Amino acid sequence: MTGDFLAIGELGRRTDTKVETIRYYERIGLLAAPGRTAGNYRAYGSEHLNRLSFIRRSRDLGFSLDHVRALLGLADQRNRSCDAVDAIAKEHRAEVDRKIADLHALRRELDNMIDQCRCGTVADCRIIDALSP
Amino acid sequence: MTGDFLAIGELGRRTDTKVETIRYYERIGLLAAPGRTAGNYRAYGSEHLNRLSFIRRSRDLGFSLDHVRALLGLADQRNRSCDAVDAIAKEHRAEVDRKIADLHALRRELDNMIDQCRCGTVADCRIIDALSP
DNA sequence: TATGGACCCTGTAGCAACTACAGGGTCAAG
DNA sequence: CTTGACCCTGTAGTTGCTACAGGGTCCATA
Repeated sequence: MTGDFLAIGELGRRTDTKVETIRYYERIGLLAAPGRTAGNYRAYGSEHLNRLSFIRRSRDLGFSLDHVRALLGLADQRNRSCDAVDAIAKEHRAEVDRKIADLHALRRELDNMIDQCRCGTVADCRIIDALSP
Repeated sequence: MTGDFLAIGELGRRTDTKVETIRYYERIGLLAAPGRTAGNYRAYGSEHLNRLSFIRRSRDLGFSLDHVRALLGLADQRNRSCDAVDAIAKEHRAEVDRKIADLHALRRELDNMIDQCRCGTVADCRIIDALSP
């Protein structure tokens, strides 16, 4: 695997992606199947590197694979308005907000519970109490 | 299904749990298998109702099934110190804190990205830019 | 007594988004 | 010519359910 092409392991190192994950992305049609070498190794070019970097970055930002798929599709239609991109990002942000709110509420409840524990026996444990019906 | 016993559907209604979920909990050994009626229906008693309520409450607080399993085990040893219970709760709280922090960081990044979008064409979309390598 | 509908049974497959093998083939260095 | 790092396919596991398919049971009503 010399010259312009990358083996899957090298692509993985450059994008901080596990080899199995790359193959998985290919299987579900997120990353185009690359050409093969004589020995049937996948041979990736720079377009794959770019594409996978985009995917990884989107995933790091918490977008679902469905959202990533949509973003990739939109990114290719250079002349379109980017409203749809904006909409996906905002929808995602709203969901992140919901999750944060949920976790804050959860945290408050956990705090209440833990604060009341006097660490005696289980029989008079306030945490167990709080969980019991 | 009269008297002291509950059919699975009734147990589900009382604990706000889907029937399939109850059977799932039984399958993975989280909820003890109840007796059966002549017609092979599961017949739950009040101990199952209490147990499942405990499970649901723990799940609502975000404990993993493994944690719930541990908490159930501890809840039964009434004479033990409740340190282990406390430890599980605090570990869980720490994880919730981590998740909150992660989501806050994520939210900031999303905000930056979305704020820069001038909503022109995809070709000069800042969101796509931000995702691209 | 028959029948309809609500309920129950088991078993299996599906979801997200990977991850981890098993059991093999390829390639380059020493 | 062998060793070890890499690659291949295919399948099964993870978490916590959820959704069938294809049947059996129970009870009220006609």
